[in-house]
Amino acid sequence: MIEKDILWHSSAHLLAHAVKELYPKTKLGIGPSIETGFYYDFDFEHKLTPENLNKIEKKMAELAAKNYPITKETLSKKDAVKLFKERGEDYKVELINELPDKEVTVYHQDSFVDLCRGPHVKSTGLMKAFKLTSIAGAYWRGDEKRPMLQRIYGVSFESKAQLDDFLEKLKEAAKRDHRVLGKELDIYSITDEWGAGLPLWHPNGGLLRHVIESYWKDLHLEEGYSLITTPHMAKLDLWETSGHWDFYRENMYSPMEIEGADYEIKPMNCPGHMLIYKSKTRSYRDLPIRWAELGTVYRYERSGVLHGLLRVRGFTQDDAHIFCSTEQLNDEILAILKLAIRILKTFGFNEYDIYLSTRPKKYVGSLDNWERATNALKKALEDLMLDYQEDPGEGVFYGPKIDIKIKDALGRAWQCSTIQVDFNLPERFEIQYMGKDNKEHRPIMIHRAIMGSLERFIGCLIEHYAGAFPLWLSPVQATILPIADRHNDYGLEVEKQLKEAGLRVSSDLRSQSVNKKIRDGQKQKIPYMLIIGDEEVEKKVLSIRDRQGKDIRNVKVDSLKKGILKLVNKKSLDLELNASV
RNA sequence: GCCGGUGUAGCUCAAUGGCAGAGCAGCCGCCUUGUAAGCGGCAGGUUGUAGGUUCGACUCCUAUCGCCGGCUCCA
Repeated sequence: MIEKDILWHSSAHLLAHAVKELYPKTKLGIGPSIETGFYYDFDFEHKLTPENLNKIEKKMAELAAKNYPITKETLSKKDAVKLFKERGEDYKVELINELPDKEVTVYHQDSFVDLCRGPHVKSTGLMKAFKLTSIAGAYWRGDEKRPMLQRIYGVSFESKAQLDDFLEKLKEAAKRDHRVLGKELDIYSITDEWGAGLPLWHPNGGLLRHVIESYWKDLHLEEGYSLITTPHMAKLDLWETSGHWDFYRENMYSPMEIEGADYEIKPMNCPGHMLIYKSKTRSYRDLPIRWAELGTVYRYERSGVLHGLLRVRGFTQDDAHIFCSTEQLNDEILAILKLAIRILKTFGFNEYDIYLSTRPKKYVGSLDNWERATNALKKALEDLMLDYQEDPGEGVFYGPKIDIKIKDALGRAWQCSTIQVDFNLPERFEIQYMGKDNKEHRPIMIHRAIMGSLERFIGCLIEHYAGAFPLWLSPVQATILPIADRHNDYGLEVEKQLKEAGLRVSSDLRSQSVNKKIRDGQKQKIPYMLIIGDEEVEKKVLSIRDRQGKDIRNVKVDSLKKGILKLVNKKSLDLELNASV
């Protein structure tokens, strides 16, 4: 079997080959393999249309069928520049000139030639099944200021069956899309009437948030945090002090004037926390201070980047700031990371990517502090034996950070958790504490969010579970389905009993067939459907069908109640009721 | 913001320059049902918005807004 990325990379060449055959004036950009296929960037004379894709696909098939051998050639940089200049490939020339080596390699197939490190499949005939999936604009070398090229995405496989399988999986993944499920499950909506990127939370979404927020608050109180609240807007002066007005303005909304003073809607919660810190003299005995806030912030996001709940303009961060001494830094970071992993695990996220971002070129704070903080982050990751990737120079100017990213249904990664050491704000706000030595010291500040934002986190949750939330999170945990109208009274009685136990229960009293009611309950992904007919009324029991299709008969209301409560209380991720039920 | 696509009923989609339609959901009625759709009826629309072309526009053109896929940027 051919390695996927080699096959895909060769397919990108085949795509470029076909494009050059059909549109000889096209200039080539780059064409790598990616996680889910390949792409190639082109500078076309004309706009591409989806119909062009069919034509290109056909040409690719034709070229593949000819089974041209793919051959490698090593050229001096000079010769390579000459070769691509003659062919009018300005972008390739630019790339060659920037390569550090004296020699470069090119690959040939028929008349087509491309600058490339390789490796490639031996001949074009090895690419048997491919599909060009989409067209998109992409800036040359990812730079907004440079020309926009037209990018063609595709996938390819060694057989038609594999391709079909892949396309089928894509279709399945699309069904998990939180924007589709968010509507179907009546969780949230985003409407132009209110504004782009500003979600409205419907009752089911409101309930989800309530459960998550309660869990989060209780857990933070247990873990030594205090809960604080800061308002949605603050004077512009404050954002000047914090530096946001200088460094973050392009993400902030325009100020509004109130009685002669300018106010800003907050894009961050930190300045408020700084002011609370400054509200009185702090002692070393107070440290570490851990303040948490479910703080709603508003950031200007360019219209093209908005994406359901995963990228919005107003969102609630599960924010917290820790003020500590240098000596406490290691322990605090370790505790935060532990808490983050614990919370993610509770929600069923066991797979994520962790990044450690280190000092960038532009930075504030002393090298000493940077090193200490970076080591503290690293040590915490190692203590917990977490796999991570280092992103050198990718830290924020004010400190190093750990980011945790969760993937959506289509494999796109979204940053949720972030742990950032901040050397900047303590300076700017001149915060301090009195040390044991009776001298003033500047605390270290850690900024952290674990779910990141409730919006994004819930979006990820919806996709992770394809809408079938764990019992403890399900907006409706059980629904009562009487078979005929004469069973309604008993149904309502059961509903009342379960509700009294604190469970979220509904009843479907419509004069509908039980099949219909089950179908609807199933579509709403309600964990348990409680079916009541003559037998159940008579014996004062229930028949339980869980959403996985499992059927248990003759269950007493009381034991069901206990069984569900037990699962809810331990935030179980599965629906298996205890055997005694 | 940029490139491309797209916008018809709450949802999914028809109608290609000539009377805006279907299924589901909703409402009303009948049926009284045993583990994924019982039957019938009713109602539902300034075709995203604003202009324009035309005897006539859902359909063609312009602008604008939203949405979708990318790019850049980010929790």
